[in-house]
Amino acid sequence: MRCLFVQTAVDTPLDNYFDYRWTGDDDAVLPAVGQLALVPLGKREVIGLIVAVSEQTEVPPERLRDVIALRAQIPPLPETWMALCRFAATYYQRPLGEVALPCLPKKLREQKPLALERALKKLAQASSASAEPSVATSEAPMLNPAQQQAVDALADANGFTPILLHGITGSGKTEVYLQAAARRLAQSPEAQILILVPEINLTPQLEAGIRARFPAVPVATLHSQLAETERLRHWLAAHLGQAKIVLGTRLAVLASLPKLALIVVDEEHDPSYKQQEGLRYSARDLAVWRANQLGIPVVLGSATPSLESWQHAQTGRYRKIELSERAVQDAALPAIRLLDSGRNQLTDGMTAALMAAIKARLERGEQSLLFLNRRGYAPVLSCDACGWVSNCPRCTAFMVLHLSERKLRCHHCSLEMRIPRTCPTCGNVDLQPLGRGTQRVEESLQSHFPQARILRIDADSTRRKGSAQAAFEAVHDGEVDILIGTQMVAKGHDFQNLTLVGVLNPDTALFSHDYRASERLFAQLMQVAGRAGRSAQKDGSQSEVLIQTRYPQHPLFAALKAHDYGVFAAAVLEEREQAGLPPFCHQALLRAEAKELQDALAFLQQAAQLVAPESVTINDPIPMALTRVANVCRAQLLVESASRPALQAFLREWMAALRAMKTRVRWTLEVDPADI
DNA sequence: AGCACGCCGACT
DNA sequence: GTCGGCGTGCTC
Repeated sequence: MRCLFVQTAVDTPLDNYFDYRWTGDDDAVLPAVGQLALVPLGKREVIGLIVAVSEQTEVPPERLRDVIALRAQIPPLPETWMALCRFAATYYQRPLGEVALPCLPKKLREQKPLALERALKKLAQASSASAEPSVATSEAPMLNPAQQQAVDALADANGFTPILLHGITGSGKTEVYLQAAARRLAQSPEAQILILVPEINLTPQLEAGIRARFPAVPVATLHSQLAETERLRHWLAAHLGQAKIVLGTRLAVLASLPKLALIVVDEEHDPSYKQQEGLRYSARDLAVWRANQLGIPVVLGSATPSLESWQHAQTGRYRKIELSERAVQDAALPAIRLLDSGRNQLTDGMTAALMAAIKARLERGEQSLLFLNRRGYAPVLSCDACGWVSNCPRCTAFMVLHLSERKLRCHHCSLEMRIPRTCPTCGNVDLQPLGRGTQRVEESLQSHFPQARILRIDADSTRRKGSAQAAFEAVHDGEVDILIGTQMVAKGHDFQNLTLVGVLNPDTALFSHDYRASERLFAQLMQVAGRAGRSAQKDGSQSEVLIQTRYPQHPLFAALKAHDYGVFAAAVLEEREQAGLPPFCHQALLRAEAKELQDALAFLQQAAQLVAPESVTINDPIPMALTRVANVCRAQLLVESASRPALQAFLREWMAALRAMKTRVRWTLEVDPADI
């Protein structure tokens, strides 16, 4: 009998490994690095990831416990995947176990390997049933020179090749992805391609396109809405190398892909690549790291790249390829017009010009899309007589009026209450909704255009599973004349008969305290503008985008009108450089939560004194913009540095000191925060 | 994080 | 007299 010791990472916030004894008498089953093992941890039994196997241990024998079982049914996680997790753990300052184990499907981490064995059986059947995968590219359309250049660069790449593919909606980025994937698969039948998309449910077209183009290639999808059994099966297909194309959302970047040969990040600027809870990673950044580690090409596609990626392209770190024409025949860019909502009279929040444009579309049997990034009926209910407003009792925010449900609802803590009939402070019976959300616009449109078929798409109208899909289909099928929606409508879908896009009120994002708000607004407007005019109209008329704003002279709109992302990016990058903001500096944010704001601030004050900064600036603690949510007060402390290594070195020391500090304040550290 | 143990308030 | 609140302590 042999006695070995395994060192495992388990999913706890503890920053240490746990050692166990292995006393198997069967030499056919031996623990190995990368294998999963069921181990006892306190009163629980959990899955650990073996990070080392050795014949000795530092742990005193009386504390050691035995491994319960090895998950020898599947091959060990590859070393490249372990390295990815180690990098993410170090970079985002979390223990390895907290990074690595949540990447695995829940059903793989159960005490009984029943689900695992079932899934493996099913995969074995599927792979023996399917014929040798062949790569069909027969129906692939011709590429224009820029597309061809991108495909060649990706397919012939030898080593790490990051490519920023800059192309407007309809410029044929998807075709580049598909043909590059086809070439890579043709070169090496073993190869795996990872394709990341922001939200799989809102972009079913890419998945359909992939399956149609590669009917014989095994495709696996990975996203958060997958049922657990299915997720296990898809994850295993990727881990076993059976799935050649893996299409997924941000979490897919952390999948085990032993034969990874190409990574695609579609809409690379999209904020949903940033995980906003748990390990706050950027899937785009990890994708680039992974490509670098493996020495493979990665393509970042966008019409409005993130300023980080754009800057890398400027300095030559990334190769930039421009797709400057719409690949669709005869397609024209929509004309963008600004409507001054300060000077023009508004009726129900709309200018006469916008109303007339909608009316013209209705008469021609064409579709219109109105974009308003605010759901509900009105953002506030107020009393003219005494100045009462519908504040949320638990948050520093207004309760939003949802007239159709006869409710006031807080969008931050989900508190709901009945709409008061009279003012709670003065008894006034005439309470007024202030401002407008999508529900109110829907109501106004219905009264102005009673014969029109109007559909609202926002988080409220699509609560039920599959209802978003159904709504988009109704628009495609021509069952809708006017579509009104929040940012949900900006993504992915191109509507052939849509010739008007109206943007109702983008102004709040122009002067936000968050310096990234204008970058996001530009991307959003460019994206929503892309919904119009993808194909030329029968009568030769051009599609148009009408933007209502009080600040038509704002430089953002000039760049938008010219469809010129480069001009916008250059201006913003210069501002950022002057102000020493990202991408010219690197940031981390320490957030604290407490019942009393003072406690959170005091904790941060103390935290700021813990470690002497070197080439790092520690700012003053400040309350967050939304100070109180669900009766918890939040404050934050920003640290920045021009040097990433200096920031990383500081953070490592700081984390150790913070962990040693005993406090009742809840805190989290976020590296490269997305919103400030 | 879980999950225990441990000592003070409103209920069968 | 018990059920249960969350404070603090530990997990190879």
